[in-house]
Amino acid sequence: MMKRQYPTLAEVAKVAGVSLMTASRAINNRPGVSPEKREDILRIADEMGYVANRAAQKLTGARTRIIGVVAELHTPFTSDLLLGMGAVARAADYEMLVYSLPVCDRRPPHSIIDMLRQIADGVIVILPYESDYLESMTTAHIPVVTIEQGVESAFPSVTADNYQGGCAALRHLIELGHRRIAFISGNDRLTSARDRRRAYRDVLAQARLPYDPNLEVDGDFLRKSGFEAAQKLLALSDRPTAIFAANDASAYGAIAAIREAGLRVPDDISVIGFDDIPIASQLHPQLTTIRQPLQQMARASVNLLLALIAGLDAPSEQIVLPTQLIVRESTTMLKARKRKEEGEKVSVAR
Amino acid sequence: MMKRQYPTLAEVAKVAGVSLMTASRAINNRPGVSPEKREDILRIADEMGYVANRAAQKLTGARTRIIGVVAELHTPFTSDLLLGMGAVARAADYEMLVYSLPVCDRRPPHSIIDMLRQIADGVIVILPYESDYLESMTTAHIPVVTIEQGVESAFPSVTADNYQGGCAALRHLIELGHRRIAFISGNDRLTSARDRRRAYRDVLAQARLPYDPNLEVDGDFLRKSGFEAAQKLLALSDRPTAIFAANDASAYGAIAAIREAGLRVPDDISVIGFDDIPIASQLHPQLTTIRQPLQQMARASVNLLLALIAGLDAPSEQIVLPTQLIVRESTTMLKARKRKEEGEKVSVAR
DNA sequence: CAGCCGAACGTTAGCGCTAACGTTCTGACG
DNA sequence: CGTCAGAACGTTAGCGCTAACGTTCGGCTG
Repeated sequence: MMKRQYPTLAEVAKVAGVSLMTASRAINNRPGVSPEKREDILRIADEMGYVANRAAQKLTGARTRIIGVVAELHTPFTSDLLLGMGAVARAADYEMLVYSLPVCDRRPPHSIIDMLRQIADGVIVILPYESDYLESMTTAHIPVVTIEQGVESAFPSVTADNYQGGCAALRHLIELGHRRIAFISGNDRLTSARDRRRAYRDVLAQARLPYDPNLEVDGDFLRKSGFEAAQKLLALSDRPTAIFAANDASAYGAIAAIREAGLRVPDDISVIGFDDIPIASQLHPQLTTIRQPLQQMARASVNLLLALIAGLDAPSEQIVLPTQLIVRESTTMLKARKRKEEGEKVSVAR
Repeated sequence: MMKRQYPTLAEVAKVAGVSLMTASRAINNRPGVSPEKREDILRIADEMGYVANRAAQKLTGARTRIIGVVAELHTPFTSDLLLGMGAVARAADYEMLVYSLPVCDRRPPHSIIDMLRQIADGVIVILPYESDYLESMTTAHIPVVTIEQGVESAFPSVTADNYQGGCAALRHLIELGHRRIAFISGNDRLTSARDRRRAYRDVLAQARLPYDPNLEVDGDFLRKSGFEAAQKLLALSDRPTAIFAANDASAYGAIAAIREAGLRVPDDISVIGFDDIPIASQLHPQLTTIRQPLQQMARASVNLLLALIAGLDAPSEQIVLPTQLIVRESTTMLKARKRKEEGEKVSVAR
């Protein structure tokens, strides 16, 4: 069934009246063919609907001009990243194929890289998790670039500066006069979550603000966890005037809880998120947040991979791209009255 | 660079002290090998870290146990569909590779299928758009299944019953006593959008309710368009008591506009969406909507493709899967007073 | 005008695998 | 005890392509 109907290079060559190698050279734009013959061959190949067989190309060790991507499709932004990466790849005359990693798959992606190795010229792994097993595949024998890995990645990697972003978020709140600032964390399995938490604590310390464990509530990046975390925070006798949520989804969860408690955002409590998801600029209130440099990450990762494929032995680079504070409606100056109260409390706390 | 280090079948065979074909048979679980030898070979292959080269397999015309998927990653649900499809494929010992189609790509996916054909055993195309060019590739010489295509698809296809879902949505509103029901459409380039619009008109006619062009506002499935459409509807002298939005995103947009106008959902206006996006059960108000049978679609499409790959010449099937009405908070009975008013108006209109 | 160089081609081998045949050997049966 | 089926293997020929090395031939040099 499904008999072959696509012509092979040999058939094209025969019709063009040249040898197989001449045809190969013409089609791959390599020297050693006279201009007229080259044009002839290309025309005939086109007429015959010739499509180079990438499986055969790969088998001979040549490039397939395909890059493989391993990603968890359900992670926020993954699709944005992929779209960006696809565009960059296509601009370089590469195609991109994505392997959708099942959520929380315990199977080492080793076997997936093994598969992609046979098809693609290089692989980009988008794994928000710090994966020990990734290290076990340094012998992949194919260029690999990771996105969002921990800094200790064994491969060249591209990542957003979560720490810097977290710092910017907290400083923004502090500049607005807030002193009692809560943090709703993300899933600490993720490097990004840990970096944001670290930023919270560090900036707090830098600003000589007291660290109150009650203000640091565990979440998991989901809306619901933000909601529940905020409920806990609101139940405190001495509740925060601002909340830094580790991502936008949990920020919106927190906002929902705050409103349900009869309070207003940002008048009673300021909320800042992280990510700048698309609806952050649409939902009310528009969310103040930290924007991830997705386009730059896409561009950088693909370009880095293409460089590796081209044989440029790029030193095991770690590209860290800056994030950006986007101020919208969900944060505001701490009211003078409140600030005074807070100020007193803080001094007492010291 | 990147010297080969993965063993080939020949190397495994040599170590096992058998011929290449015997090793091939053992590894592919084919008859003609004694049980002891088979076990031996498998053990050795495992020890040596043997990974079958799919490019070589494909070249000989054998199966690669890979299915290709062409999808627009940004279309809502695509990632859910892909996740489901991946799970089904993996259960059948198949891997899945996704080609992310650029949004609004004018380039015929012909070339993409040509590429996937060299890698995969079959292809699933998720295209919400009715694509004329798809027809031009009936000569793909590889099994193809489409999802969400128009019924006139040249390939076996799997689709949600958008028409039936739209009917259910409208009947729900009518049963709640609503008579003046508006429709916010989706992008009519999409088959699904057209089917939902058709359902709106048909059920209106069936219920002998008057059709008012003013109540049918064009949208494009985005939140913003729902917002603007609702504003238009609210500006009508005789505004609707219920709105059927062609998808959840625009339903939430409409709700935002209604609230901004100082009205409440569902007390003043009922709103029903379509899709049952994840946050529909989380955002306030929880949205009454029509759930798409994503898991079933994933399962059906993969199984259909696998059947085609297995050579079962499934008659060019069109599998249409039923949707499900999910009643939540955003719709409610028309108030008795209002119903009376509306009833009068309707009789006058006749 | 011999010699030689390089552009324009052609030929060969092989990438890793499988289908399709050979070959060998065991054992059952008349 | 010959024979013959069939299981258990081995051998050969590609799949479509490219790297590496031949071959041919026009033209330039001394």
